[in-house]
Amino acid sequence: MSDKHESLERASGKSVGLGDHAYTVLKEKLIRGSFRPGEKLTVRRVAQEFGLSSTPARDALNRLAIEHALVYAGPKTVIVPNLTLSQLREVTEMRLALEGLAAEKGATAISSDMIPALETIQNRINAALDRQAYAEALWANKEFHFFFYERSNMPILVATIEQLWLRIGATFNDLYPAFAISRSGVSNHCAAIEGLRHGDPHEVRAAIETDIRNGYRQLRHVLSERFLEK
Amino acid sequence: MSDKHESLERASGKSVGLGDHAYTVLKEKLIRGSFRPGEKLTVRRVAQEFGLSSTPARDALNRLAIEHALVYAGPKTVIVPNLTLSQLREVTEMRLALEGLAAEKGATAISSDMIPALETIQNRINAALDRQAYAEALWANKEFHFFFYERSNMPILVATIEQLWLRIGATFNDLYPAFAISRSGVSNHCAAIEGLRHGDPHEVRAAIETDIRNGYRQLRHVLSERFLEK
DNA sequence: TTTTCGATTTTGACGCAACAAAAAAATCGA
DNA sequence: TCGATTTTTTTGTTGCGTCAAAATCGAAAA
Repeated sequence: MSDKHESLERASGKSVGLGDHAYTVLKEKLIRGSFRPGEKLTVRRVAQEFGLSSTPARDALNRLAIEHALVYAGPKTVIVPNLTLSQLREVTEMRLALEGLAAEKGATAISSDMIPALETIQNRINAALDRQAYAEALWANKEFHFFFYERSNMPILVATIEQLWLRIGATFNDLYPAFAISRSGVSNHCAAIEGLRHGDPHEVRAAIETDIRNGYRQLRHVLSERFLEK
Repeated sequence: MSDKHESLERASGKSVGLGDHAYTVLKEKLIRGSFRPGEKLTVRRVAQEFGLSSTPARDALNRLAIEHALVYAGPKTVIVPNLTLSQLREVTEMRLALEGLAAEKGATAISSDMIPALETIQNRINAALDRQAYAEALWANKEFHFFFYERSNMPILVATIEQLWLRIGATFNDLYPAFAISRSGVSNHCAAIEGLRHGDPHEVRAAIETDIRNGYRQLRHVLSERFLEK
């Protein structure tokens, strides 16, 4: 993945700077849920951790903040975002529109001989769930979704979707383990594969949309409970 | 508009830095088409132009590049983006999904007593077209669209749509004056207002979508001609 | 005339230090 | 013990010099 990222950078013409490494690592940690929502990240800490001076470290944090992978809590403090209910709802509606489109486009470009690869990913999700390795299940789940999206031949769309996942990533990882991932996602994924077999992009789109909606309902449930606690 | 931007910054907690002014001005110039696609922007030029040192100037350019308002042409050169046909198509499909959603949501929040304000904007578009002041017509056209979007109560969605407009802004401004804006957009806008009168968000959405599609066809036409020239 | 190669100039990235502002800690008073 | 206020520390931003790399221009060769 990081190599793909680099090649993307190169394609866009940007040479690899020192801070890019910090950016990549931080971004991956954010998606994987290595940071807790609300955690503060400072320039000097990043600089020391990666052995850089302040300029490239600040660049990395700035970039993440601009992409909303981090947010400003005060004039001088960037933290890992903590989604509100209304933000979660909004992101979900955008995901339905964007990922529905990407799934449908991607489905038209996926031939039947690529289905085994998808099933392999799904098996990894199931295995991870059995081991209660939720972080890994979430990661494989991302791979499953983007297997469709990345074949849509719409790089801008994929990048935009990735930004949405980045926004909700930390909260997602923080919330799900507590509640455990329901198996409802499994049947939606199977329905998507089934749609692929039928050569019906609409069916794939509907399955992915249902998957997003189901995930939303669970997340909303956990999130609203947590709000009540406070 | 710039005040609204500032308040947005403040709401998100970020204190105003020196480079923010350069960022805001550059961004507005980009949307208004003051730069030609392909034009190169350098750190030192921006620094001198705004009376800053290189660091905040570089920050401003970096931010614009991250938001894709500028793109990398080489490892050390950022330029005003020049859309390809496939990028235009992709952005259009995303606009249909996102702005369709925003228009529908916004329409449900617009009461009938706000229709006159919309008609005022439409009149400004017509007047600008009569005077062949295309840049101004384009600007008013943006206001018309975002009149709906901004009332959707979905700030993340609106920001994402704005980024898409920023991507195509320079090319848009560069292409349209040559061809003149067709009046087809006018009828679509009227249809949107009509939908508002009927209290039918779906009708509004359909009208906006048709407007986007019409604009796309014209832009594609001009753009493909220009490709042949080269 | 076109292309290729090399020298010159320009440019962005980075490190570092100084500064101002915000956050955190400690102190004091009730 | 709690809250407000002052002191201390931490932190982001900025300015500027340096350096390596890329872009540009020109000359020479095909």
